Amino acid sequence: MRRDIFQAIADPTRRAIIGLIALQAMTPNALAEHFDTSRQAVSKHIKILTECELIKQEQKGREIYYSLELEKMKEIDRWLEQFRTMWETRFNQLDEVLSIMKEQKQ
Amino acid sequence: MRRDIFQAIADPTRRAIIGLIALQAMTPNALAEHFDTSRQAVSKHIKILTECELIKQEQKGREIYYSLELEKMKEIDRWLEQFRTMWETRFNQLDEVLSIMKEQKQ
DNA sequence: TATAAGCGCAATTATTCGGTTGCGCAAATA
DNA sequence: TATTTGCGCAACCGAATAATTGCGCTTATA
Repeated sequence: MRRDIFQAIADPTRRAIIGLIALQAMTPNALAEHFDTSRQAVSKHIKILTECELIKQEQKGREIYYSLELEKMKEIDRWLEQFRTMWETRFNQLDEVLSIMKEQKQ
Repeated sequence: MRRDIFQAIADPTRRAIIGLIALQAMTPNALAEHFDTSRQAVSKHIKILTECELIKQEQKGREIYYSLELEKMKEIDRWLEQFRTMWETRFNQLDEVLSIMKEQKQ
């Protein structure tokens, strides 16, 4: 079973969950109310997010509050870094200039 | 058929393809040599990447050179921005401090 | 104490995914 | 011109995915 952060954020519901618990810790039931789906479905998403360490939990009585492990989100940022370097150093625009120059030659 | 950029980068082979064609335009055959998979499998990935506009192509005779649509990668960056703001403003560390303070109270 | 609420886990199901195989077509090459 | 090469497309298959349903357990509440 592949379980990495990229697979975790592939699902739109999970991205929404991430967005919600980034702001405040929430219980599965509270989360489920935000979506047109069951608590069990939300719990399954939480399980996946937990398995790739994107989530931390705090038990309060019979309730479990889930919140985002922000540090883990940096993994996406680190992967993106190589491409950010490219668009920031305007490699893209350079490429376009080269294309135009090439066309003018022909 | 869901087809967004987050679903596109969920697959490790596709992320590798993205990394390769970010540096230089490549044909499906050239790409397939980098992986332990067939050209057809690579072509399927390319199709998916094309469908979410992550890739542009240039036909040269019977060969097709694929390269990255760098601009589209920014979409991931934009989604990540909300979380980057959080870890850059050290909300995370603040949260830890609060936890420690709470523990000390008890 | 009986009931309700919050939760995780397991079984089930329809759908999607990643891959292979087998075409057919157009461009390059012998 | 005959053959090879590069490619996309469609059919097929096993595995993974997302969701539902039905538990059982623990903690609140009446």
